[in-house]
Amino acid sequence: MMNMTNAELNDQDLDQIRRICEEAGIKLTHQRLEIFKELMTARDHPSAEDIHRHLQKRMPTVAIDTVYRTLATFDELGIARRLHLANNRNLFDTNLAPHHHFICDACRKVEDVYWPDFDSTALPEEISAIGQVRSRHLELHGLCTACLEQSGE
Amino acid sequence: MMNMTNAELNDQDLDQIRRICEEAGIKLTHQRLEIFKELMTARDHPSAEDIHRHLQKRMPTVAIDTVYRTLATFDELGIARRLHLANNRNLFDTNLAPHHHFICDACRKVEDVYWPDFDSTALPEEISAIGQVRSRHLELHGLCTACLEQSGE
DNA sequence: TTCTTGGATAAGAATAATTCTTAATAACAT
DNA sequence: ATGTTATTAAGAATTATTCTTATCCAAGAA
Repeated sequence: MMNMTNAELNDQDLDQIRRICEEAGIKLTHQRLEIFKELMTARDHPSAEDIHRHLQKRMPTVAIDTVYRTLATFDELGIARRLHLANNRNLFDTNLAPHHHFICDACRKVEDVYWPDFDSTALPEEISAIGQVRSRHLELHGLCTACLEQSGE
Repeated sequence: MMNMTNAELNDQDLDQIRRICEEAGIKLTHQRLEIFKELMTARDHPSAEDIHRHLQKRMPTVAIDTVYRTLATFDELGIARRLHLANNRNLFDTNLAPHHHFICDACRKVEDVYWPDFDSTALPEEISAIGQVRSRHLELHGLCTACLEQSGE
């Protein structure tokens, strides 16, 4: 669920997206700005369709393809992260702080998990033979509190 | 890539699949047995299509739908694990020992990673407020040695 | 052995998510 | 203001997966 207030950016965020587009040599179009706003105000992990649906209220002609294309661009630029958590569906994350995810196997809800001690733990040496690790992402699977209560009734 | 030798099962594995099907109350059909063989002899993380393609050499009429259906069944029975690593494509894993994955961001190759020390580390307490964790899966992203060499040339 | 029954399968249609093609549009530099 | 070029909208196309349905087949009953 996206939040339902009208997406608004503070000047700092506006400067950020301006600078990022300039540095990347791409144009700051109306569509890119609005999709950026949606991402910054989303409190969960929206799919491209979530963003498109919400955005249509303000921009009725925006194409779903533009949303997909822009999210892919943002992922490349490091503004958003594409997650492969759900079955056959990409979710997007704007929380760029190091964090991990809890996924409820029943309702598929995704919650952010912070574990800085783990983030700073050295990886086992054997991995250097496989390749060079640039990032780590932990997925915790189980049942969320809401689904636990339901199954306990 | 699936291995190219003819898939053969040892008696132990055959007993295992027999017992699992019986316990689950489902029939051990020819298709299920052959798909199980493919999984047991695959050394990587095959997609449904990989398995179907390879299996067609021995069973020309097998339907891709049967492969999907059977893999879903095996996932439910705990014989295989469905992985959401790739974009828009499910991969399957028969390595049922606790392990994690290294994914090369360049060539998308997936390698198994073992890290028992991490597996036995207690999770942060805060997670109990989110839900009950049943399994953990770590994804390490980066560049594999082959892609590192290529990019270094 | 033949019959019956129900689960499993093949074939192909249907669906869902995503990406591609193309012509029109709009951002930005000049 | 104008031209250049990236970007967009629209809808078609593609890809992966699942569904529908008629058929098949294995195992137990007669």
